[in-house]
Amino acid sequence: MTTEKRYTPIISKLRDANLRPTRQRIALAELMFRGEDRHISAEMLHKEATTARVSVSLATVYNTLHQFTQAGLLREIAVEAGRSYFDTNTSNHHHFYFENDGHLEDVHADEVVVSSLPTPPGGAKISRVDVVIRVRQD
Amino acid sequence: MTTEKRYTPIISKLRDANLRPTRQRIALAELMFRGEDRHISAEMLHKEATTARVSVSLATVYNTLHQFTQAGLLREIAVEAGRSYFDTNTSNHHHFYFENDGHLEDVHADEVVVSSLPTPPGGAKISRVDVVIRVRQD
DNA sequence: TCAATACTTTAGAGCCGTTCTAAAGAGAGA
DNA sequence: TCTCTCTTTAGAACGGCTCTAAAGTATTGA
Ligand SMILES: [Mn+2]
Ligand SMILES: [Mn+2]
Ligand SMILES: [Zn+2]
Ligand SMILES: [Zn+2]
Repeated sequence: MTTEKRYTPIISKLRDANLRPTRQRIALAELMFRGEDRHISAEMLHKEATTARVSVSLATVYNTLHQFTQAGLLREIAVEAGRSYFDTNTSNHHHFYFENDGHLEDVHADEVVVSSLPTPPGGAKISRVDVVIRVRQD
Repeated sequence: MTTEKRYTPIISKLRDANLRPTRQRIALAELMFRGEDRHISAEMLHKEATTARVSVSLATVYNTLHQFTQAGLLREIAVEAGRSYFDTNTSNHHHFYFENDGHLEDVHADEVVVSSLPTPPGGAKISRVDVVIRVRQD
């Protein structure tokens, strides 16, 4: 019996992003990308890893989140100063922001019609349009 | 000669907001609201005050910015985690965010047509819709 | 006019999310 | 297996912001 290697979709994703498929990256990716799309903070993910008996340092969680973002596997969202959320849904979409408890919910791109945009000054190029619908419960 | 009081527009604004017109609040308001609309951070304003020989503590700058925001004289904007901007333009409008240097520029409300919005879940009420057009120079 | 009162300011400590450092560890090509 | 490069890590450091509690100031109303 020779050494076996499993090429899961996650490992392929990492390879494609030129990121070595380390134990930590694989575990974090599995935690984040299983199930539904999420909006997760670094501290939340670190706690989830700990709970799942995955030993990862907080620095590695931050490194991984940023590397994944750079690779297009995540999207970083800032709605409140002081904490970043990372969105596992990288498709074109928008958000409800619940001011009461600070959580985010997706709004499909076709539910918000931005039918006209200005031309950026100085020849700048639009990299993304974020629509945040701030809502209050009660 | 009796004690004289000048009721400038700024002092009236403060009185209307139930804020005592202290030396610090008046000076900060004068710095912020003279001239064009701006997107200013607490540290920027504190430095401006210092430069203008206005002695104010950083805590007071933060207190004042938050009180003004609460009173509707300012609007707080978060585009990057870690630093808040306060907008002296409280009318309905949107923003270009220059990813290179992190500065904001106004986009008039009528230059962005958001022609359709989803209904918030759970009977939540929309308090504001923020459109941030992220742009890159080159 | 002048206490009495309530509000405001302040220095400095503390907080918290995030980034840095530099040394140890692990993956991958040869 | 060897070597190189990339990765992880603990812990210190950082930066924006908030808190504390004590001193200062505006306002009220007698
Ligand atoms: Mn970041
Ligand atoms: Mn704030
Ligand atoms: Zn989302
Ligand atoms: Zn603005």
